[in-house]
Amino acid sequence: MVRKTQEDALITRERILDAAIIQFGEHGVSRATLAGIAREAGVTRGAIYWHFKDKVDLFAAMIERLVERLVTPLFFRSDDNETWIAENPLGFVREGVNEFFEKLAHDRNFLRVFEILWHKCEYVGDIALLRRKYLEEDAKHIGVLQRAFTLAGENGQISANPREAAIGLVSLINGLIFNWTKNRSLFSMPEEALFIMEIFFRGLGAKPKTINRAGEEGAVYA
Amino acid sequence: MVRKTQEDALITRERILDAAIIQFGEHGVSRATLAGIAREAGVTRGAIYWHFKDKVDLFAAMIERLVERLVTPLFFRSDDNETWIAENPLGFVREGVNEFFEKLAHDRNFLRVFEILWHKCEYVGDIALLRRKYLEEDAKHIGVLQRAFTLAGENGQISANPREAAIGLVSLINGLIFNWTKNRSLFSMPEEALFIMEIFFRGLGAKPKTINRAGEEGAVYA
DNA sequence: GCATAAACATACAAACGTGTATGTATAATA
DNA sequence: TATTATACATACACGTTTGTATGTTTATGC
Repeated sequence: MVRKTQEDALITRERILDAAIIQFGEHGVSRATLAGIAREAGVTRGAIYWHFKDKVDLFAAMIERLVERLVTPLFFRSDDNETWIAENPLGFVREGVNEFFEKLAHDRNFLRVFEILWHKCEYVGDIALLRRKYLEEDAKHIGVLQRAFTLAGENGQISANPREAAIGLVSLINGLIFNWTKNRSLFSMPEEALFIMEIFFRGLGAKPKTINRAGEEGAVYA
Repeated sequence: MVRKTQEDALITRERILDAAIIQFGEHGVSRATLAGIAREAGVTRGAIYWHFKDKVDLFAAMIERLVERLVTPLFFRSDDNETWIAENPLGFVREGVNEFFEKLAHDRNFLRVFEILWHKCEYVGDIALLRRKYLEEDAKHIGVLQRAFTLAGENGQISANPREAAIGLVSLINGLIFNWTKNRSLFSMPEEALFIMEIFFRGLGAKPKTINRAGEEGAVYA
């Protein structure tokens, strides 16, 4: 069986990507072999070399799929993104964190990729170069948060340095993801993670969300 | 030159460990070769196989050196550790964070190891097993923090759930370390990192530290 | 309907790293 | 001072992975 329709070829490509996620997760990116990925996908190495230049290219494609499916939609959620940020910047941020944790907890494929990126990948050589490109996008994301926090400060929603607020927010999120992917029994995602985030929001001078531990009305603190 | 004194042998061992840190940092743990480490240390692979079972054993020794030189002294700082925790638990925690960031920023060898652990290592197979053992110690450290926060709550120093406070604290620290080792121009260590930590402490309901951005008296917020 | 190129499968050579076996000179020990 | 085990250096064989070259079949454009 050869020369499938270009529709089938795309399916093959997706299956290779899914297989790569599994193999990367099992053996780590560097020790995962193209032969193993091919076996996992039910094809031969020839198919992989047809769709991708090499393992790094395959890895890059995996990340691209994650970014365009998860990260980008998080920062640019709708057409009225800007008005949302302008009117309720703190709500925009809170809701974004919420969505993110929600997807992370419920989408197994996202979770697998995050586990790879955090615990099963060595950022050296070509892969380090790859990450350097994403550093610029990271800066953009922090810029969006910083702008939101600036507006939130002018709004009276918070009282804190916007830059440090933004860096602190992404750091706390990163740390929570790291610890949770490292040991999922440490705390629950998204429930406890969100309560911990609220500690930080309180530190920004924000009013507490009006939910308590039972999901009823009331303050989250105390 | 062979059969050195056992004092020299220990020196050789240390040089191999230092060389391993450099090679792990340059090529990543999995792609770093024992031949390269040997070259870096000015010995041959024979020396490495004499002092260590294999690469994983070498890696484990590197971590052990870090733990006993940095991590453990941080949680058990002095003989009156317990009275310190009992009398001023929040101060104990704050000071610990301070020391940690200080060492991370100024000790190049510590920094190198952290960069390896965070960005140049795949936690799979034997190395994953190795980390599982440290999960228990992680739990102990979180336990220490949780106990301190419990006392701080009874003290009136903070008002927050001790468990979530502890997990949040280590998560924020981890996230800051991650982001800073990933891109050191993002913020300054320890200065800005400590300001960001203060956001979290304020979220716990703590009174602000009486330093401002210029190091003078005054609140840190606003 | 035919030529062409897409979409893979198969085969091959070459490099690389690891583990172990063996060699060796000297510090420690008695 | 003779012996032994230490602290390495050297040599060898082995498996493993990668990149590429070539083969093969069929969808697709003309």
